[in-house]
Amino acid sequence: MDLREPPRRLRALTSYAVTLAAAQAGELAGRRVTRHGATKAAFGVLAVLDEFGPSSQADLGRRLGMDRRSVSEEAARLEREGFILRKPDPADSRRNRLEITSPGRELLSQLDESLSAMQDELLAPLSAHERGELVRLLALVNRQAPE
Amino acid sequence: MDLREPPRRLRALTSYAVTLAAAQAGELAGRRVTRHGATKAAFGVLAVLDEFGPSSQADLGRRLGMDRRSVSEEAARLEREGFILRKPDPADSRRNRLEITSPGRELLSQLDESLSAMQDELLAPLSAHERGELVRLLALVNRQAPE
DNA sequence: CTCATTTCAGCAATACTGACATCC
DNA sequence: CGGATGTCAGTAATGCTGAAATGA
Repeated sequence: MDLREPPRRLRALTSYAVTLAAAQAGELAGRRVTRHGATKAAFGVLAVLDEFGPSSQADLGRRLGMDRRSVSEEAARLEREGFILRKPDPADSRRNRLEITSPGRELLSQLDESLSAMQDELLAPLSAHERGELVRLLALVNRQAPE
Repeated sequence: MDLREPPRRLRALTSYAVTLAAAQAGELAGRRVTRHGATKAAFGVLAVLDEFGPSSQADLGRRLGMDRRSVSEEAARLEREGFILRKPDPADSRRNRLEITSPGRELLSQLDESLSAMQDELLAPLSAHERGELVRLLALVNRQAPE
């Protein structure tokens, strides 16, 4: 009897399988970004700034579903390390205007590669068609109102 | 421009979609078990004791991937509320022998119903065939050695 | 005045670690 | 002795809340 074997009731829940997969993905992604001295949040921040241009911290938080406190910390760290600029917005001096720097773009492209390799690792057991199916089915599930 | 829209790079990651789905499932499941005054861990503990019979806390933790500390807390709570018995194992007095009670079985069957309804809610956008496919694909992903 | 943005201190829930006593 | 079990105190990382300062 394998003590690693969870009870049938748990295995019968799709939500349990999703949770396991998410834990695995989080683990893999965490290990990857750590390798670059970054965090998962840093990837999100840099991705937003690269795609949408300069942004306030509040907007950034809304876009990523992050708490203002977490955005503040992550932005401070990224600024300290030179990956973003953080200056008061001339148009609204309450705001910090975050802007990605060219070292930031460099880091982002490294993270792109690393996370894309992580994806391949995670989805290795799936064929190309199956990967597409998984994405499609998850999108349907996530379409649900989250509240 | 919708500020809720996450960056392309994030949406391009299947692992991101999995994480969102897991968060949603966790939220729904949490709300359900709370309705019965229980926890997700309690469901796991009761399910193991019902399926495999009496167990030590250590074995239980190994089977559910739970920390000793968490098992200890959860077991204490379940005992206090009368859903399990916790006595020293006569064969090995280091161990606590956990055993589900009949109120525990009653609670478990209520949780079964409630979590099954949660599943239907979570998977509502999917056809029966698609649900099967999702389960199959997630199983493939989870087959990966988690470490 | 009202509302938004940012920062700070502090809180709460979580999960683990180390130490310890106990026992096989 | 080595190794396993359960309990406790303490720790660390996480994510949030309320208050305050600044400014639109």
